[in-house]
Amino acid sequence: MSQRGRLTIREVAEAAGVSAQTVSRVMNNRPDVAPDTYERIQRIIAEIGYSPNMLARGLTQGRSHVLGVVAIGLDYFGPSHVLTGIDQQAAELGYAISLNLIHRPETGDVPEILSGLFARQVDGVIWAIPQVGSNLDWSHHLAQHLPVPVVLVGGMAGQTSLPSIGIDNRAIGRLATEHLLAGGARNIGLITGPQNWWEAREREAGWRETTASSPFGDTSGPIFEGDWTTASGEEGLHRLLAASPTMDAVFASNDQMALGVLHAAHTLGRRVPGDLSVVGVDNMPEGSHFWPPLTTVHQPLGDAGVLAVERVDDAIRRLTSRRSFPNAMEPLTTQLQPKVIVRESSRPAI
Amino acid sequence: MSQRGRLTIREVAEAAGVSAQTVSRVMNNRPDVAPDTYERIQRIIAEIGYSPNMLARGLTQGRSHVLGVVAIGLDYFGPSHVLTGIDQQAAELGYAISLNLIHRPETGDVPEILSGLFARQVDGVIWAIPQVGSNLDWSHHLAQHLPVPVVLVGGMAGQTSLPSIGIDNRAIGRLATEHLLAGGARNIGLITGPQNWWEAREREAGWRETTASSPFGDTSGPIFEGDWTTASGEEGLHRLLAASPTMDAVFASNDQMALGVLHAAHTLGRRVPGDLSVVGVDNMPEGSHFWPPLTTVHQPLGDAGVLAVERVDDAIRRLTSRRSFPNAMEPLTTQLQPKVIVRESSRPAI
DNA sequence: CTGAAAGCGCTTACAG
DNA sequence: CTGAAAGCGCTTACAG
Repeated sequence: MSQRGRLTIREVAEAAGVSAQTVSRVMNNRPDVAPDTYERIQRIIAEIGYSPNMLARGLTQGRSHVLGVVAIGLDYFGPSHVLTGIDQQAAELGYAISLNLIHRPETGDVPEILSGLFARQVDGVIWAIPQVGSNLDWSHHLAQHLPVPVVLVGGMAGQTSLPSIGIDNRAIGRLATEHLLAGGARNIGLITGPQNWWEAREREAGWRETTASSPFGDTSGPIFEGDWTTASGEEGLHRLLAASPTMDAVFASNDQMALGVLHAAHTLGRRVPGDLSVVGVDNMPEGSHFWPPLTTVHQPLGDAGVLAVERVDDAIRRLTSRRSFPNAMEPLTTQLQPKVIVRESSRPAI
Repeated sequence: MSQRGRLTIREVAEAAGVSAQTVSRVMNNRPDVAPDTYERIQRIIAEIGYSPNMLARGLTQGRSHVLGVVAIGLDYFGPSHVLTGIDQQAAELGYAISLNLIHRPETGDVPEILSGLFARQVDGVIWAIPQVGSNLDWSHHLAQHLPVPVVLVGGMAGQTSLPSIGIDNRAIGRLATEHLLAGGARNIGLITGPQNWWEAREREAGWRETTASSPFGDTSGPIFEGDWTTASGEEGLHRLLAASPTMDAVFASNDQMALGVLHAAHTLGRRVPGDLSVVGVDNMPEGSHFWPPLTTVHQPLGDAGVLAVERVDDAIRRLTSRRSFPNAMEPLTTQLQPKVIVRESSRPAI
């Protein structure tokens, strides 16, 4: 027995009366083992409950079967749903996940996190951080200094040469606004997320395009910059109505801010959707029980997580079979499409 | 250079003109290195960007500097907040986190997860799964088959001989109910979580104790068993009022169900808190912007995660210095206390 | 204060 | 189909 009393391949080999690498062959499902030897070893493994030391295996194979996942704090709705998809698909494909949460999207910890991942010999990295401020700069750093495949998921998708899975955020803005126009809105206000967030800017661009080119002329209303919180949505409605008392609809860039809008509308005695239609983004579970139930735009975040794992896995396999170089994946960006979930906070199409 | 072009301790040693284990001493901050040797090696390490292979280090040291974290899906409010605390404190203490999400609290995957963790040589395990149905049985399995320290956090705390960090769930029920009584409620209904969840039963017990022994006689109202979802809270209020039309307060076992209650109250034309006081549990961020803002009971979940990491780390250190055995930690349970957050959905103390 | 030797538990060529 | 040898990149005693 080895240190800490764990079983090693040698104990199995002795018990089976074979050499260690015959056991190794069985553990790795190699074809070149005699059927009865194979069965005998399998039985012994099951009996004594042997499982190979992945640290040792990793050392010889040059791969750890671990995926590094870097995500922003789970307080944001998006990342935690992406993480669920990542976890599921990673388990499916036999990877463990090394989780690294960062606290602010523009953190300074990136080099430390990368070197930690690097030291642990992760086979690949999934980078699930929204693009905020100038943090896109990292990605170059990332591509150059990590000798393993990296896939971006979420906010940074499509903005670098790295392969990525993203959501079409401009379409989010377009779909929400088109829905409001269809319901008769002609003065559509916007509560956007922080301007340094790419996702916020894209959603805003979708709103802008759609209001500008509507058949009813320019239907764009006032703008307020929130910070994703419910409180900022609440403040936002007050400001927006002060700027344009005739505003008849609001597109809020996430559900939490939309909730703040609903709250403020109650306080102000504005009926939703009678006086004011409201649309959010995210489709958080509580949304269908807001008062009134919130119309929102759903993003397929779990799918994005699943796809991200498949993409790194592809790259890792290609790399292992020596047919390619670390970040020589096709720099493919997959854009997933959002869809509107119509509930009662917006007037239905006329 | 080694495979995959990574730098090894040998490259550093050659560049510095010393042996490998002198470099090793520097990497591990051993005191017995000549000051100038130390500095020279440090400089070279920084220059060429060497970082040690943790797989190899783990193999020799018999520890991985990885903590296995087993948690239930992040859709539940509690676990994702616990995870945030865990991540933060693990980073602080130099551990990586190997995340394993399970989908249902009574999953059958436990043996697979444990053997995966075991194979990866985790130094310790944090088990953040609520106690549901008979899944407490695992914990024995867990304690016996894992040769490393385990700490329970959340629902299973205090129910086994394993060390654990928990929240006083009975106090949650008591505090919520006392608050309602203080506001003048005399017929307090309960929307409980699923009966097979220990946390739900404890909160119910707190409610039951408090209503039964109130100075105003038995103030317990009707009970409805929800499933933690907003929809079940909504259905719950209808059922409760059907059973007892004079009910003047509801304690909902989480905020989501409380939201459903608020929603149903609007639909039924019951004023909150005028006709009906409502209290939830969790203090989710949106709660302060419900209509009306929700009174709730806060649980210090982040703290629980931090404490859990400290507890395993203690045990790991003790084990490493060979002064103890794997699960010979004091089987200490730390109970953290909840507190009421008073907002507008409940009548203030008279 | 520093180094040569051995070993952690596996897998990868190389023989046979 | 199976095994003896060497090595992955570190660290742990043991010398000096």
